[in-house]
Amino acid sequence: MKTLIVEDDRTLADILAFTFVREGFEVINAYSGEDALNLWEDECPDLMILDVNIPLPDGFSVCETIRKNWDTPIIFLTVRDNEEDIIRGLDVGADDYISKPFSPRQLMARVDAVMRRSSINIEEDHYQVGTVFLDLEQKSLTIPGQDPIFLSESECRFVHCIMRYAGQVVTSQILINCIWGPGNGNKEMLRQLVHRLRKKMGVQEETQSIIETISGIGYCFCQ
Amino acid sequence: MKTLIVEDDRTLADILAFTFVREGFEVINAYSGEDALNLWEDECPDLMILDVNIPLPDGFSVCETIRKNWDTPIIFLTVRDNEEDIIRGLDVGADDYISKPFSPRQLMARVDAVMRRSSINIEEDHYQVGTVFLDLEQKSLTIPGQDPIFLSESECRFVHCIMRYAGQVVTSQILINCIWGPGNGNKEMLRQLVHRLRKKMGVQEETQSIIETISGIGYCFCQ
DNA sequence: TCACATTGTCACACAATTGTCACACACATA
DNA sequence: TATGTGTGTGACAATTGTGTGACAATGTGA
Repeated sequence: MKTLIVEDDRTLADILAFTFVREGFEVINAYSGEDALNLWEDECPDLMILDVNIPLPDGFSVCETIRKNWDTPIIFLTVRDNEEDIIRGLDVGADDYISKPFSPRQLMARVDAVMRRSSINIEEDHYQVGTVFLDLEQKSLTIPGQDPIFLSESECRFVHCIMRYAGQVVTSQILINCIWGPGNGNKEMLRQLVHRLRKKMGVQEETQSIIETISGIGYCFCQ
Repeated sequence: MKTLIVEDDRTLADILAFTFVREGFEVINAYSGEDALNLWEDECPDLMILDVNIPLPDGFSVCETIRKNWDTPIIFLTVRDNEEDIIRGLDVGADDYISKPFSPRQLMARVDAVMRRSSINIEEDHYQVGTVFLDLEQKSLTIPGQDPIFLSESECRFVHCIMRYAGQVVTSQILINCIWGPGNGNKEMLRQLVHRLRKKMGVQEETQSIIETISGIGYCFCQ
């Protein structure tokens, strides 16, 4: 998956690039509207992250120009709570927006949602990170070179949740809410679920370490 | 959000309280400097509105005393255009001032601005200085080119505190109060926390020197 | 009814985190 | 040189968090 990041603030551009690379995206950086349009033509990215405030053609114009010929997803970056920008951005064809400052998790959640809505993406009932494949309909998890692992309902929710944020930590509280709904689970139940899932996944070192524990915080899906 | 209002004129104090309550703040009233200092210790407010002209220790002394151990935002109330007061107020560590008389809207605008500048702002779930990135939710510290470092609760509070004042020295006392709360930590614990954190951050020179010791005063976050 | 999978709960072992102590070293001062 | 202060470092114990096995309750299908 190829992402074009259009951001003239180099520091923020670095952070963005870092976040996407960590998620397994290929990243191209543009630092002005002109750059963006040229690179768009040359590279044909699958997704664009576009700051409104960039030099030369501003974000809105860039978005408008591209939308004439493409329907690739575009996510806008705006300063917090600037409603005018948000409305205008969506108006010129952006798929979503995110207000600065934002956390990497917030950003990836938006990317996820946009990719899911767009046709680029795999169907809703599949999930793939690296070579690991989760089938939400069959509730099966496939790791190359192994037989598929069939998951129970709650195990499936757990895997789904950590796969969505692959490479990032997901807090225990978020997981509990995702699996059992707010106020219905607890840490003890989560601990047991992870234990049973790891057991099911087998003793292989590589497989075991897919679910990493981050002490005091939560769990993390590692490629 | 808890606000301590220090104002001996009961009428004005009531108006202030009303304004804050209407905005969803919890309000505590103090009518003298002594009151203010006691309530400060007991209630740990998130914000203080402080009239200069209050009995017993005056506003300046109160502010000075509190600033020795806390970095919670303080807004001064002064009579109109008394520049001496304003300068002296900011000098003893106030974050902003507002001249009497003022409109509730003016006041809340100042409060908003001060809260935004300080990290009390609850919505802020991450912090960025240069290329260093702190995720408060994941409790992770990311330096480009390195794996994220996962922090414990107290380590996270420490990093949060020094990152807020990046480039400035933060005194040991302020750090201790930020990390363990009033009367719960000591310099020995702080020293050990820094030691463990540096160890966790690895042997890389660049990474190590992010936390600089300022002998006899405290610590400083360097780019 | 029985076998079986799934789930919630408990008890216990082990690991991570934290508070405390002891000691080494650098530096300033008399 | 001797002394005191501030800091870095390692070791230890107490506390807290996590992994694991066992058991019972529930639901499902044969």
